[in-house]
Amino acid sequence: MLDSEKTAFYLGLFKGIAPEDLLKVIHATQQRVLEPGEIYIREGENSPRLGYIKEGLIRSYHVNEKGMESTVLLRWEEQIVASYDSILMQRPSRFTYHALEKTTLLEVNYHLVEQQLENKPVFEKARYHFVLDMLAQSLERIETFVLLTPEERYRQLIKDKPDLLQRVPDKHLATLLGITPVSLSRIRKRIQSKPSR
Amino acid sequence: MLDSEKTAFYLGLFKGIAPEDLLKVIHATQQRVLEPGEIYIREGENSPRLGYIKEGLIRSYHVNEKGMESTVLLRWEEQIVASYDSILMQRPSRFTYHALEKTTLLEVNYHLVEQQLENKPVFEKARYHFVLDMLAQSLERIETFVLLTPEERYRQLIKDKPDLLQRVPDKHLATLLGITPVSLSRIRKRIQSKPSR
DNA sequence: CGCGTTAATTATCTTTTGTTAACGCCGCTC
DNA sequence: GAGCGGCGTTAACAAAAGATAATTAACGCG
Repeated sequence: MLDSEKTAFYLGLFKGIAPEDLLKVIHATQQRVLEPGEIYIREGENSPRLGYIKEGLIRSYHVNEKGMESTVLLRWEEQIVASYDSILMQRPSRFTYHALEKTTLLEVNYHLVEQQLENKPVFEKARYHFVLDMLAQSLERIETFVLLTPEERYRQLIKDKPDLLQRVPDKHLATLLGITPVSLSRIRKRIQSKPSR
Repeated sequence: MLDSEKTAFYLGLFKGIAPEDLLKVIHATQQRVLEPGEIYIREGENSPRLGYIKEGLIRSYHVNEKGMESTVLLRWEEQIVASYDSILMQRPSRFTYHALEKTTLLEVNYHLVEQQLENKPVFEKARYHFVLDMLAQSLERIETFVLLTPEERYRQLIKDKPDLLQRVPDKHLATLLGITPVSLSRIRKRIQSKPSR
């Protein structure tokens, strides 16, 4: 990969970063390609990986005691992916992260960046905005569960990010919405006959 | 209110704050008491209020186009309360915040603190940890919607914070869990006959 | 080509939830 | 103390979702 690409990425992330700091994190950054189905972070791992998705799709899921699998999160191009348990809470990941498509990442060890940029205002700001952005997304998702019915949640999903329909198997979208695949199939049928709104 | 109380609060929030900065924010801080039912932040307001709840309970709710009211959030003693729309996203609040009990707050204008502590590492760190904490809570709440049934969510609620049962009307707890009051009543009945787990 | 695998749909039945309305209880006011 | 309103419960019915299983279609592979 070209260093200019990494440079552009970090200049966006850390606006105002000092050149020498930029070099340090650039050299710690690697490009990585995940094949479809390949696991990125395994449940139980304490992974310091912080990835920026250039292309592709990562799914985070959890398997309960009955063996049922639930999709907790989807992340796609231009988004950051990391084990929140590990990065934010310093504990082993409760979820497995794997690629649904061939996925290209810029990957860096979070602890390394943290050390090298410790007490640098630029890093503090970037970190804050990164977490803030995730918080905004999380709060909106909570609202969809509190305020909307499953059908309305599905309608909103296909409105907000329609390409997911082609890229993610329905069964994963179903559990992401908190419903079963069978139920999602029925909702799709209902919507066909009544495409209102 | 005693200044020592404010001092303790901010020393906890901004570990390592400089004395002169501490004084500035202390003087900008006021104690405020809300009577039961009193509105703290109204929907549509762009409120810079940041409150630390010393005692009491605040509920944030939303009224949809059909006039149905949904509880989005509850905050209680030792927690921070603010309009996330306003503070974090710089937009008018989509929710109304009001006191369910007589509530005592330490209140400060967030923009003021922001100005006075701008570019101070201590403030950046505190702000990060504040948002991080909220993110952790949000992610856990999302998981309850994805991974648990309404009954399991209710069981978890009364396990994690049993005093809410006495302090908050059931109808508000119901919408907080994403279900109707009638349904919550049935869940309670089911649990009585089957207190397992 | 047939075989096994997987995903999506469909069917059937059960369980749960939503909706609406009624009822009793309690606290408040006049 | 009579009347009133809000709340939790219950009932009755409709709608939706869960559980399970069968069916179909698409696909890769030997």
